[in-house]
Amino acid sequence: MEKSTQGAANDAQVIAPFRSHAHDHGQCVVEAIAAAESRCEKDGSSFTPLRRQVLELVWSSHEPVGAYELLEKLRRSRRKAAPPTVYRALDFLMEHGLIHRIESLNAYVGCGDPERRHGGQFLICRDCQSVAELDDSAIDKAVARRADALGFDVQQQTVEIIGQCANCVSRGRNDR
Amino acid sequence: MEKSTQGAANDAQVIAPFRSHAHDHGQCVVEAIAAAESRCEKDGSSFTPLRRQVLELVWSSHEPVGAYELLEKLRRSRRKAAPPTVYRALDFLMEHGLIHRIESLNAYVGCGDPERRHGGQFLICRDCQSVAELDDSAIDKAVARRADALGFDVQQQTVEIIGQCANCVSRGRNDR
DNA sequence: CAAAATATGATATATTATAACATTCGGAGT
DNA sequence: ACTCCGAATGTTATAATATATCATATTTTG
Repeated sequence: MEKSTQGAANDAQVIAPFRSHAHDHGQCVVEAIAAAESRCEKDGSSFTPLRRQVLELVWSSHEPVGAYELLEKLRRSRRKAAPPTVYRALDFLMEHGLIHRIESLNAYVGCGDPERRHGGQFLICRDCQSVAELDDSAIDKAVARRADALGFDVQQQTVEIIGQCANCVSRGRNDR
Repeated sequence: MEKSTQGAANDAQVIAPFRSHAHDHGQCVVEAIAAAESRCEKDGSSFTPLRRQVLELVWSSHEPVGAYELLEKLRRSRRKAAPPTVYRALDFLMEHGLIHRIESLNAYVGCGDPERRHGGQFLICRDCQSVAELDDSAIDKAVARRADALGFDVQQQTVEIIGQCANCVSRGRNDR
């Protein structure tokens, strides 16, 4: 089991932490699919085999995946897949909060908690390409305060922090 | 007691506010070009006519502009312009902190303060497409605290907040 | 079952960005 | 002024990402 040095209140704001190199990723996928089924049932939307498959492919790692990379993988089992096949599935998954789009990478990553309403806050490691997902209320509040002061009505936030994760810092990695 | 001191400190963190519909935009452009000349002189880099022209085109409004839109405008006076012409100029301008890229729009906007080191924080109005640029230390600190707690080394931040600016809120606009 | 709505297939094309090589321009040293 | 050099721009081609449109199939619903 992975362990955090931080308190529970803190953890609650980390939707998905950086994962150790050898965590039980199968479990991540199982949980993600279960959460997706639950969420779609609640929404009354149909979690079709295609959509499930694309979600599984997005969850093949904790790294953001590009649409055409997904398409290539998808084609191995579904030869008729074309760009719209993937993009429609991605649109569906985003609308239902099952994945997020990382704007600065033109790529997609699984959402660690589809039940919880949240905007996108991500720490992205430039070396191992892993992503941690946050729902940090201090960031939210800082944004909200500034927006309020300017009379700006916030509707959506994109927070993408590029850097080096703890794992890569300690290993002295410097891929770029 | 009024919060006057806080007000001033507050304002300093808004690098470029939303502009009224009829501000003196010519002045914005003049200032931006002057700042660019100053910055390039300090950097020992050459602010060529092409680069100046592209910067002027980016500054033709306070809205983010796409590369191909810039190309189209550029071609009016420079018929040999091609995509690399624009992208090279944009790369130069970004490297020297004269413009920012808005990731969520694949578009570019002039930087309101090239002298000051800062990451990108933007409020983007979905109705009038105007952008305000921030350098909000509360947002920075909130990000830094969370990153520190996770041992993450921040190297670059992308903060893009979509919503409705005060002007459009008060006019009840709802373009999208 | 028939009609309507939803989902996917299929084809074409739009939009954004970069690779690779050729040419031109402008200054440093002679 | 001349030549060399490196920076800047020109030129052509193509990569990477995303959407439009119409056809077909599947599911839902009355």
